[in-house]
Amino acid sequence: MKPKHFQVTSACTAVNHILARVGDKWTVLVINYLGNGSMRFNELRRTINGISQKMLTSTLRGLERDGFVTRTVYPTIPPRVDYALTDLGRELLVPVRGLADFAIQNEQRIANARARFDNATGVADIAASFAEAAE
Amino acid sequence: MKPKHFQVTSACTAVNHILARVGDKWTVLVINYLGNGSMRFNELRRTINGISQKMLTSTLRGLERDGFVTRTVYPTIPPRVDYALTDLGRELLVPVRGLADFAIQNEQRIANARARFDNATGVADIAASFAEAAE
DNA sequence: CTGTATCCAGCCTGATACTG
DNA sequence: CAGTATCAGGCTGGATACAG
Repeated sequence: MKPKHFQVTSACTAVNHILARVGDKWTVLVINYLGNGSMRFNELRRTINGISQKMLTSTLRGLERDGFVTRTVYPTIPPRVDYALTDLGRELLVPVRGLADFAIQNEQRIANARARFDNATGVADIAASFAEAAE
Repeated sequence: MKPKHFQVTSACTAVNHILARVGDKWTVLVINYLGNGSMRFNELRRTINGISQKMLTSTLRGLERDGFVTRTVYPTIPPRVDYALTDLGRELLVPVRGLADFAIQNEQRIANARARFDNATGVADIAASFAEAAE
């Protein structure tokens, strides 16, 4: 579990790109909800709660561009557009959920670490008169 | 392959936070290199190639705050600071590498999808905006 | 309903300069 | 060596208005 780091070549670009995509504010939520089946635009909009039209549109565009979701337009009136995960999208769901599981399982440890850190740093002046050594 | 989406509660916050941390420009690189053993500040700086002092500092601070890395100062002259992964940090490495593997393995599929998409949409528009931006 | 077009505030990032 | 401070540019994300 030690010798090789990743190749610092095109692999890095690929990894970086995925990370950037997955790390943006809404992508994972969209992928996740779409994981339960196809959805219409406004359906997603309502479900995700808090996302703006613009962000939903651009998130979906990006996902579509990279081949993670499909966009199906029904030329009815009013128009109807369905979004669904591709196979690639469903595959992406796996490692993403791995990360999500990690986040959920370690939520407390991270919160603790953060509290400890914040406590140890800036508050030093105020907390000076109290024993902070615990731990 | 469909059962539950994640709870839309604090779990979302936790997931979002990890994703944001992992999705930023440098975190994963730092975590990854540190996965091979502890490193000094400038050692990381040289290795990561392209990162600015400021970004390395703030990335490390964030990682330290969340309990993913430790920071050890040796009060020598000149000063020496070692950074190393904590257990939590090493655990994070696992799902992150899962995502990285996905990225590497599907690099081509994504590139293809993107080419297809760009081709099918407005290449003219894109070309136009390039012409504009070019000067 | 499903988008596109604008405008704008805020954050992220990098370059540069300075400190202990 | 290992940072901190400051400043400017770009990009992100949100609100709003308009269109097919």
